[in-house]
Amino acid sequence: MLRRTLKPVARMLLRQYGPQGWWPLTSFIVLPDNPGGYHPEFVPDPMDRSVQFEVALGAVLTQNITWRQAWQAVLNLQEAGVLHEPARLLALPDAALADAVRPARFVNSKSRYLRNMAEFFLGLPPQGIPSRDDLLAVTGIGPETADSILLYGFQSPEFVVDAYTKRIGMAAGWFDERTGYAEMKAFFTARLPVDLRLYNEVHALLVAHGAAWYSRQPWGAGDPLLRRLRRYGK
DNA sequence: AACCAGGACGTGA
DNA sequence: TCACGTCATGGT
Repeated sequence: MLRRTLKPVARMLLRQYGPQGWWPLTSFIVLPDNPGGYHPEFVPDPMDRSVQFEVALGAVLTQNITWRQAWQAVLNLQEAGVLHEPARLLALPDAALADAVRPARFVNSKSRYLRNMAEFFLGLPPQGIPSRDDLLAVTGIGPETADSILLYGFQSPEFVVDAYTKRIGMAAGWFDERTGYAEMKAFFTARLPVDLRLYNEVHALLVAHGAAWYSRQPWGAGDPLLRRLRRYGK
């Protein structure tokens, strides 16, 4: 039978980990043990281009890497004065961009992706909000990155699925190895009301839970919430 | 000292 | 479509 909502799961995770305050932004106080800052109550202006661009760059930088490393690269870009201005990023010499990106691994690929992102933002009409397909057409933006940019940058309710979410879902019996991105996204959107703050928080909480119990194999071993997660399948 | 991060691309079947 | 190799840093 279909359980219509995953809200109890959201509440359970929220009780465990507290509000996560994503997306980390340079415009908020950065605490030493809290890379990227923390703003659980704050929702950025959906039309703020500098927030959109910063989130978009961070979303690429964090691909297959810890946020700690991505954040160092974000700070490097800020130091270079290119974090909020696509045109300035494009004007930055290759070597300087590479040095900024280096902590985020895959230097050459990601440097190119960041330039692609800058060109994309320069091509946006004033006040324009890109579609998901527009974003996916940019080399360097895949499904998760596109949804992250839309959700956290443009405040548009797109649920984000990541590797931890898949591992948790597999352990809970929701998914198997072959379950694709779209199918996992549909699993959540079918069980949650379309709500920006909820999408935002649930994804961030799943990452927190994933990092705690699903980073090293065997995935999910000792997960104290697993028995309750299993109740919310099919 | 292996192991593994908040993935995506290019290629070949 | 799908599986698989590649990309090439830094913390634990």
